[in-house]
Amino acid sequence: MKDLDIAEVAGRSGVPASTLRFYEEKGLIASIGRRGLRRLFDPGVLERLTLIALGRTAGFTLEEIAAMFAPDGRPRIDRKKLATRAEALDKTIRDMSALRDGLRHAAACPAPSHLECPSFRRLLRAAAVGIIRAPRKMPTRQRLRIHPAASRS
Amino acid sequence: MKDLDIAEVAGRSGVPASTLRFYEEKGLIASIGRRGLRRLFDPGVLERLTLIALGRTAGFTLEEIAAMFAPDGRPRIDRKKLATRAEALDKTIRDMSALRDGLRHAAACPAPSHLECPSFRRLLRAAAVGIIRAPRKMPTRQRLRIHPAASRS
DNA sequence: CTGCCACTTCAAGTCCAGTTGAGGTCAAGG
DNA sequence: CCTTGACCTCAACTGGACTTGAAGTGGCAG
Repeated sequence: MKDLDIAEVAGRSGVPASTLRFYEEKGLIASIGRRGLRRLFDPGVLERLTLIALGRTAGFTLEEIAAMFAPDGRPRIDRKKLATRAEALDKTIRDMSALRDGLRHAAACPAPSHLECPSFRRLLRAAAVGIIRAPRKMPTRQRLRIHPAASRS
Repeated sequence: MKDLDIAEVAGRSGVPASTLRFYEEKGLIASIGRRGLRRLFDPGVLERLTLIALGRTAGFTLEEIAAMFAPDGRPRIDRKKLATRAEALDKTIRDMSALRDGLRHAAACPAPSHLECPSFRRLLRAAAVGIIRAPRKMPTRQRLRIHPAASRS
């Protein structure tokens, strides 16, 4: 397969060129050469980017992800770390599921104020143990832009 | 119920005093007076903090959360926004579930390199459609400290 | 009455993951 | 040959959510 220049990688992966340069700087990906100034990448970089995206979704920092690639570039993954993260993910999933149900209920609930709705109060009580007590530093930055273009007001 | 000073609120909620001041500055909570310099809070602030934590877990920004409280301080919640967020949450949950399963498999898989494991490759392919193509701006910053250092009860 | 010390303010700093801007280069098309 | 424009570098900036540090204050135990 032919090498890809940065624009092609950006196009195929959806990852902006600025981010690709940033990732290279951080050692997350490597360009295989240049054509003029232009970086050239091995097509395998696309798989690598997928792995990076996966790692980010799992909650690893870029630094941790970088550490998961052996110097030869192949994923060298710490199984214990993976299992630990799977557990954390599982807890987050459970919290989020409860929350999703709570949101759905709140969206449909006819009580004048949510604070007067028993289901909502149940959610609050559950949250008080599960969430309040824990979060310190866990933003869960869900910037999942539902409408990527909408926000211009 | 007696009013709580900032240290009591911090103690009961697990939210650091600095964060409480920060939240007050942002209009997310309000102190009800002072004893000397010390802020005093209505005990209801604890419920409010739970609501805030909930909102953060759901992926709302502090600003969005602030907007969900009516000037009178009671939650005035936009049902459409809630439903939308529930959908987003649901998608995140689905993504994370697939990922959790993938992680569990990877942690147990005996293949020499994960890239050679068919299940892992399946996960990669799924991610390539679901994640790579989408993410732009959706970090999901799971700084879920697994061991929150167990603050006092 | 005095001193302690947990609180106060305000500004600045931190962290993560990028993005943006100014100024520069160079392969290719006309 | 010359222009074009997509790429290059490097530094600085962004945003969100806090945290930290210096300097000040005041309620309360002794």
